[in-house]
Amino acid sequence: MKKKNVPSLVKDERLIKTRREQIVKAAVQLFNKKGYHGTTTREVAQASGFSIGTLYEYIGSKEDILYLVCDAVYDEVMEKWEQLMDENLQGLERLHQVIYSYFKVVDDLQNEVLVMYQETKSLSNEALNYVLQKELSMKDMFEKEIRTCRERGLIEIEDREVSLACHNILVSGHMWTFRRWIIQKEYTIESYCEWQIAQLFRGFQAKDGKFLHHSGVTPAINKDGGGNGWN
Amino acid sequence: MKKKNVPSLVKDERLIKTRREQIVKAAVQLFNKKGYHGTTTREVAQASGFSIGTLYEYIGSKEDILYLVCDAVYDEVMEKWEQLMDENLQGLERLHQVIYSYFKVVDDLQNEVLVMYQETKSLSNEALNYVLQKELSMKDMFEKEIRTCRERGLIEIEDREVSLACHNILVSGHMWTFRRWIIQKEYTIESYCEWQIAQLFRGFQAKDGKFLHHSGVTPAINKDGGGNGWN
Amino acid sequence: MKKKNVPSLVKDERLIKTRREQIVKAAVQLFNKKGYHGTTTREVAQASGFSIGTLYEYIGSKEDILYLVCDAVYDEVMEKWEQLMDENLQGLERLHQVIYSYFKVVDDLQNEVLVMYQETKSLSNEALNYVLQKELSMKDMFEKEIRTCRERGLIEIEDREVSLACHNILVSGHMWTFRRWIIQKEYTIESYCEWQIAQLFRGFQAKDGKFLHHSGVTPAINKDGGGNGWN
Amino acid sequence: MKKKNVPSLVKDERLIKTRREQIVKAAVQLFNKKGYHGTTTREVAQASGFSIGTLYEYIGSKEDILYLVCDAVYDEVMEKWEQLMDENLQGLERLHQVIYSYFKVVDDLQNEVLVMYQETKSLSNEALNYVLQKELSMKDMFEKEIRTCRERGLIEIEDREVSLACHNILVSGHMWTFRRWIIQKEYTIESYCEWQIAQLFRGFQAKDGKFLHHSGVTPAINKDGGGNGWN
DNA sequence: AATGAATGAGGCTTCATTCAT
DNA sequence: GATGAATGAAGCCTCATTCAT
Repeated sequence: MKKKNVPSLVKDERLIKTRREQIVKAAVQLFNKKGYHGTTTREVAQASGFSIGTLYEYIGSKEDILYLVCDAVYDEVMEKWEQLMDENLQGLERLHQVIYSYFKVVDDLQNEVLVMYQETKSLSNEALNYVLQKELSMKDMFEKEIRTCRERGLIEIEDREVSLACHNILVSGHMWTFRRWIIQKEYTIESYCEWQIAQLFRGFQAKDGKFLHHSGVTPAINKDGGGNGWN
Repeated sequence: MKKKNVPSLVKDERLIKTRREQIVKAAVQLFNKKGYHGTTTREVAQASGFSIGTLYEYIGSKEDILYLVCDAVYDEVMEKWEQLMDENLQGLERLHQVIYSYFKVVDDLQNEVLVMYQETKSLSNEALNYVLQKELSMKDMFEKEIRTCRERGLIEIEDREVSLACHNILVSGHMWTFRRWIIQKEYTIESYCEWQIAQLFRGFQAKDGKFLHHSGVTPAINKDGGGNGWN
Repeated sequence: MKKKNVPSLVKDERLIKTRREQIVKAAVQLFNKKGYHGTTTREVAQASGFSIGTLYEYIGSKEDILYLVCDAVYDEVMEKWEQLMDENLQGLERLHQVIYSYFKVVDDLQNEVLVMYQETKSLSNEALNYVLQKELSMKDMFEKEIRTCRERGLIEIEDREVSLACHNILVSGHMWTFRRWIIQKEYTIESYCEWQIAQLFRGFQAKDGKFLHHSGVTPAINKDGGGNGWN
Repeated sequence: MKKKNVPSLVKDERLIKTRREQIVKAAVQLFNKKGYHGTTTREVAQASGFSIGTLYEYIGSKEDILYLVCDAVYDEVMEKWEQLMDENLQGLERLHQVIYSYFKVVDDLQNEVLVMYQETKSLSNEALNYVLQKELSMKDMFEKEIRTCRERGLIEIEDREVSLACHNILVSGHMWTFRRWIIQKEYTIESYCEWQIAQLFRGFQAKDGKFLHHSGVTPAINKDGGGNGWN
């Protein structure tokens, strides 16, 4: 599934990059507030800081804006995610960190993720497939981690359960955005991470108790001591 | 949060009900295929079997159609759900059934649920709040069940975890529709129910092993394996 | 080559006919003055006496307007032409009348013919082919007449010359419109008919002198006696 | 009617000439394929081998391009025509050659002539008048030839017929391009010249039979049939 | 002289909604 | 109550032209 080609009348690749970043940034704001369909190309142009004519020098159609957003969001998620990863961790600690970091990135890029999440369906087939492919590649990352833990006996789930577990992790991240109208009233991002990861880990039958429950009992994801230090 | 008033120029309440059912049925099909924004009122009228003029005798605006759909879907979900419930069950068996039935209803009303799920955000404030309220009332149903089990010591989760657990159940149901592009390739509805409920129950630290794994398989964690017969 | 289908959202065929006549009439005026490309759909709608929305209830695209014009012009030409024909004439008198009537109709429908003539090339392939087909069918009408005269020995041109002769007749008619900027300063429609037909007939080597020169000498296209009676 | 001034920001007249030749050449190709209105200035610039900015260094507006094309085409037609003329010929032979050469030039510059012919109407008043003036000057050339023959008794048409005869010659040339969709299927340029000139000459009542029919054929009307060798 | 990014007026078309029949 | 023709605001996109580099 190759990246879709978004046509541009401008030759300077550097400029294309800059302008498209402006476009994506503006579009995320607007799509968040008014949705993709509720946002006009003129608004995107204006919010991007240039004219409608200029906007169309960098895209071929309105849908391209949505595609650029989705594409950029995935890349940004991946990039920030990698920054948060500590490659020295292993085992369940690593699994924990993978998930925790993912949640944190989602929280950081809430608006972006939400847009991508809610508007993806408005993409045409070609672009949609590409975006779904990216989604799957994220799932694969989790799957690799899960399988590693599973092979080492650190978690205990059936083989056929693995894929589902990965979906659950991903969706748990998305939930933080698409149910934010209620869930962010009930939890902070930190408490959400703790409880959600606890439920996930118990669901995986993780063999190390420190991730299975709330810090208040045996502090796992906890500010003070406890011997774990992710936050 | 009161039901939003959808204006109609027609007096006969019976007729209004019939026509609106037609509208909702047609709209679900269309919204599924083309999305709310991609569907025109003309199309809805035609698919409903009457003219555009008549359509507007039973609604006040296009948004009302979406509202009617969302409203109807919740009601239909509740109705079908109740039909599946066996009031004689208790404890974890009841909890299991509540979730399982919910998943089955979602599967049955896939298109409806998906539309409601994806297009809800296009509702205006008043209607949106009403719909979100309904969503919360569903969560409350789960919460009641969860708390009952918890009080009886059948599951062991922190008080502050309860709400999250309910969200997870709800979202697990929605997942079956909004990730169906991938998840329904990997699982049948029955296998999905089994594995998903197993992960949830383990996440709740349910005290009865028989729900924690796939019934047909040699229990990895489960000791007894007593026959349960939901599937 | 079938008539191209022009989509309409309106069901009443009678109304479609009326409205399209309005559209064609308005479009001819506008296209004459400003050309097809220089005319906006809004202008056509306004000149037709209804809104832009209504215009699009009767056509699918701007090009359809041009197509409707071309189609209607041919029909109108044929209709008026037939009205002018006296079926009792024979031989060269008939040939003369066919051409003369054709010129008169072209003069009568000058604007229409000119538009069709100048803007045809803007039609897309399907419509263009249809229109060219109609043009050919007009040529065929002349060809039939020419061949009849030729077989009877009334004119004397080579077989391979016949087709060219027909093109010349047709183009002589068109000329009256597309060179009107100069030719209508030099000739009245009547004098044009006389001289042009005279040159054509001599070109055909017609065997009857009375059509070969100007009426001022031996009145040819003349109301009264003189022995010829076409008008 | 003076040549319209086409503004240029460039001083070097030599360069202006070169660049404009490039522009005209590119524009003819494009206008032929897509029409004047269907061609963008960007396309003209690109096909000319330079940037849009540079294009506007040599013209003032898009219309100037069309004007340059029309102007150049006339000049090119005249130039090539003169090259084909044999100043030693006289009488009907000269008239024949004038027409024949004209037809051949039109055939040679088909695309150019067609563009000029079809798009002229898109010129604004000033430029249009200039172009029409050029058209008239071509007509005058024919008129001079016709009158010479007429005075010498070589052809026999009324005084008032002369102008029409010239129009017919001119239009016969244009026909070869604007009806090429059908006429070039039926005739080669050579056969077209022969038959068309034969019909014209008979129309003029030319006194020399050798031009009145196809040379290769047994004269139907012609008595002597002496070999003429233009083709 | 050459470049090409920026501009924005304006074109075509759609579609939710109204209202006379 | 039902119909469907009429409306026009508003959206997407193009492209001739300018101007800073």
